[in-house]
Amino acid sequence: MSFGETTIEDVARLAGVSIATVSRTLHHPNLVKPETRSRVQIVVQKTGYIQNIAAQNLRRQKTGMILILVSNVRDPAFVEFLTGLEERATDRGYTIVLGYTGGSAEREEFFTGFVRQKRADGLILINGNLPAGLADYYRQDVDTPPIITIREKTPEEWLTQVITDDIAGAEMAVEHLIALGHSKIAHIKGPGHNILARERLRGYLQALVKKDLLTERQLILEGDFTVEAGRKAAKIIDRSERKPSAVFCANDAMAQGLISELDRLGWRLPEQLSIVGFDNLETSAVMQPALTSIHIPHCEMGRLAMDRLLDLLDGEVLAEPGHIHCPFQLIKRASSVHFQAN
Amino acid sequence: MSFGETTIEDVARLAGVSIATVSRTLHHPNLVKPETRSRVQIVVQKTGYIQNIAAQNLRRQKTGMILILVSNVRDPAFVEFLTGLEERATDRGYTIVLGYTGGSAEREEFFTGFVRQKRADGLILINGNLPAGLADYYRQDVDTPPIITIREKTPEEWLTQVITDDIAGAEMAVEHLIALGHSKIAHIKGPGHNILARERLRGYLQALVKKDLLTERQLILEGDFTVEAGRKAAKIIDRSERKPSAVFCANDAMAQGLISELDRLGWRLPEQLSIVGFDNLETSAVMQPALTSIHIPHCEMGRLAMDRLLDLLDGEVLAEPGHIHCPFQLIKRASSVHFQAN
DNA sequence: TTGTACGCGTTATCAT
DNA sequence: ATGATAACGCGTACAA
Repeated sequence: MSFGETTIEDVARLAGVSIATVSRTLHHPNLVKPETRSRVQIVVQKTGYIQNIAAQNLRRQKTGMILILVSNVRDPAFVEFLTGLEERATDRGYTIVLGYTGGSAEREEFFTGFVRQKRADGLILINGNLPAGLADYYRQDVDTPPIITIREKTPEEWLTQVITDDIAGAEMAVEHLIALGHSKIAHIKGPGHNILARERLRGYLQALVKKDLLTERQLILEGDFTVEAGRKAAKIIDRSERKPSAVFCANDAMAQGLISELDRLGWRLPEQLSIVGFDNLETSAVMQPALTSIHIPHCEMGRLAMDRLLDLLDGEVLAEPGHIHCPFQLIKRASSVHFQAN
Repeated sequence: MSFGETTIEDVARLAGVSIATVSRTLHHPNLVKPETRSRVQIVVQKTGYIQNIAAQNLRRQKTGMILILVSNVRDPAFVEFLTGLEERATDRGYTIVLGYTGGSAEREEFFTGFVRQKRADGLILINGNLPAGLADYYRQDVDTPPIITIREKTPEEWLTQVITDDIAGAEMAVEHLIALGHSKIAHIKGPGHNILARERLRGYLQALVKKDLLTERQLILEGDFTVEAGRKAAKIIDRSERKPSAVFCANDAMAQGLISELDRLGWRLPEQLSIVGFDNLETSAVMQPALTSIHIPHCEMGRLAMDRLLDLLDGEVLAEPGHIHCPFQLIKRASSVHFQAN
């Protein structure tokens, strides 16, 4: 039937009106006499007329696209962010275009161009820092597309960021262990260059200091957020003389490695060691024992970020500008239990 | 410096040429006298002129966008597909827009409209079937954007599909176990409605038939591709009287659940049970024992799909049209060993 | 080798 | 309530 090539002009001719009236019927129906309005609508129906987006974009000077710039799609949190981002974007009539840089300078360059060409109305930065080219652009130009960062705290303070308080989160995790009666609480760190890892370490230390437990020499192990790092830590703990009764891991992946390896080494968990992670990955709930963790509402963060961005685009005056803080939550599961002397 | 609002007309004026010459310098430099060409280029530099994509799109009748339609972003294979898709798309100057339906009819409708509006030049379908609206559209209309399906075999035979031979893959997995001396080989099935699950079951049966091992009553367990299903199967096997010496799992997730639960039940692996999975997830390599599996080159499949799609768009004549078959591969790891009588 | 001028399909302003 | 018409910014056929 339709050829997909009907233009507003065709509709106008067939309905015996001007193209202006057609456009009005479509966008401001109340300005059109009901009679003519329905005449137009019928023709639209019959012809299967569909507006040409490119022309609309040209006219309106916007694209209806939001660029999601991400440097690592393998990050388990990514798809969770994405779920929330997508949900709100689609609901509000925007579409997501994906910019995957993989940390490559060439790709960062490409997407910098993308933004400069205004091929997206706005920009969300997920993991990885703002590419140099983009930073330049935002510094030099006015009238740049709004940009919001999720999770990754960057030094660029002018950026609106959706964040959680990782210090407080880590503190809560450790306080939970202390409340269970533990006093020898080890920590497996994340990579030193990562700001989240540093904050979690800080929260761990703060919690100990508050209860005056830092006087005991606590075991602090190196790690890099990988499962393998958790395994390594397990071996060290297994050979250690002053064994901790609990461990706070800087993320769930390492906690999973820890559990798996200790299990292999014949430990009884959680009796011999209480474990708390951070992130609350989906897979953590099905571990043996199920992992106690700090839940970060990734999906909700995606929603918040997209909503704020679109509010900006839709020209709404912001109630409260600045960073958006997201609540975390302690999820208690089987891996953390009361201290039991051996 | 630049205001981001320089148009081709500004450049033309400043360079003392016509807009046609500016356009030519940008797209067909060889048609312009070197002297004027460089004059234009300098002005472009100075003004920071950037072409307006919307106008280009309108003129060229294309968008430079490829829609990835996916119903489940949590599928571990998704990000692997995505990596390959993104790589080739960006390399060839296209950008990916993400259509996440989550199986919701409303969203499918939305993206159907998206395609009809020709907001993307082409379409790649990842998991989930072709939405009804789109199927209608492709049936009725001519001049529809090209579409390619990855992995999910749909009944719509006119679709170009990037696939693997799951029957042969499963067969190879089971033959591997047979070659190791196993004769009692159990199978954990995927969900019955899933075509991939059915093919893997079929491959399993074929391999047994070939060696005349189907005469023995083999243990075939229900499953649904989840870790939990693997755990359940472990409990059944643990209680079973005629225990198999090997298991072929319809996917890695179930194999992981199986291993984890058997380990908890005190089994020694792989001595007491050889296990082979399917998919070769990243996490399978770090299991204890590391999981033998059929490797599906998801990333490569993404590349192939995108390349074929863009070939279509760029109007290249296809060497060989039709489905694209992808090679699988048996990855031997510690979880499968020679049969040992107890 | 370069310039003129039309068309891509809309939306919105101004008349009527 | 409706219709002309001017942008929106670009690419290219055609003329020079």
